[in-house]
Amino acid sequence: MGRPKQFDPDAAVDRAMDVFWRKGYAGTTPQDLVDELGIGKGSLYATFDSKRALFDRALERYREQQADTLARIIDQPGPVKPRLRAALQFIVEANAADPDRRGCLAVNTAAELGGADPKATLDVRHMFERTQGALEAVITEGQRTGEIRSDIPGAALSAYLFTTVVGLQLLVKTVRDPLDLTQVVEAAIRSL
Amino acid sequence: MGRPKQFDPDAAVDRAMDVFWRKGYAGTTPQDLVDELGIGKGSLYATFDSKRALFDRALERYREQQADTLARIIDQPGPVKPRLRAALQFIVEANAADPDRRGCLAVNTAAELGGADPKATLDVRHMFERTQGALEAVITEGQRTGEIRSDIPGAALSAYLFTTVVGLQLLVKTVRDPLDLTQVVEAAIRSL
DNA sequence: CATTTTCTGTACCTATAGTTCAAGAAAGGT
DNA sequence: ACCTTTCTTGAACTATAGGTACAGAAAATG
Repeated sequence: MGRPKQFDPDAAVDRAMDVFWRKGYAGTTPQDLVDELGIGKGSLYATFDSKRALFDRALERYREQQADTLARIIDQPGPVKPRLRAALQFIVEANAADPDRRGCLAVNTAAELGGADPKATLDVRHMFERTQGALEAVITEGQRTGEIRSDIPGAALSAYLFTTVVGLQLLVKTVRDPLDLTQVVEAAIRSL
Repeated sequence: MGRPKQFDPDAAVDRAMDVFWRKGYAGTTPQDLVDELGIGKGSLYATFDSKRALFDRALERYREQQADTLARIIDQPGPVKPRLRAALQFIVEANAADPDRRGCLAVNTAAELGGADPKATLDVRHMFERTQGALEAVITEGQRTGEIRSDIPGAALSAYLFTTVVGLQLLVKTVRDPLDLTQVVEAAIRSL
């Protein structure tokens, strides 16, 4: 009943995610959102309530999307190290191909709101824990098969590898050429 | 001649640095600065021209300050690994003690402005290169004395270690307890 | 169709961002 | 003592942030 929406809210969240990703939370204005989503301010606020609520949805959307992407690379058959290498190298190459060098929305949000905004801090923490968990599964698998060193506990090793992942996501934004970070990926894999 | 300044501009930059550090660039308002610096808006703009110019000065101030801090820890006599461990552990403990979890201003700025703002990107890049260079000096020293593995080139190894440093600076902002990252520090040192 | 419901665009609103300016205050020069 | 210079405070200003309130328009239901 009633008039149906003229736009797809989920698609709008996708576009909003992109804006926040490029400009950060504080750096994004309602006008930016109106321009990029292609809907009126009325619809924007009627549908999403507030800039912050939309940001929260965008962050959640990012979580779903990234979980997929990472899982698809990491959950392959075959030896463990190449799978991990592919995951890290994907970060490097995706950002080398991105003229905006957006990095990772979760990492950017951690930097901007972490420590200051409890809700955002928690959301990002959960995303981080999820990713680190995925790495840990692969690493302990590698430790069982002997592909990965066992003198460091799997939990510590995956926390360490995840720290590298986060560092990479940050560094792609400032480095002259993201592909230079390939040597970091190699070093990280070799040290496992 | 003329009326002398009633405040110390350098001290004001210090306080501004602190505000930007806590709130980010876009998240800091002129009013925030007025409140924290304890000077009028007129003086603020007469002395520093613009919010952005003040931010640039704050970032430069941060560079000097951090370079000192890191160098002091790392340029000690004695075996190499403990010195590197102390440097990483310092990051963890400093943030564990900071109720605001500010992390690192350079890292925060990289996340917020990296890729989008050329000047800020360059400034941060230079800071990063400097720190990475300091790490490299210590690592190649360790490789000469045999304390550190030589199967990975010093440049790659220090780029890798620096990536870990950056990751740590980010993660301290979201993790439940920064001290949990001590295991990451240990793993990083052991993998050298 | 008439009705009801929900949507949409536009105008509007208040507070603040980011900056400038006018008028006065504190020092040195003469 | 006065003049000049440089500083200070605080009001003022324009544009935008972030959001609300309407006045229709469009679709589903009966």
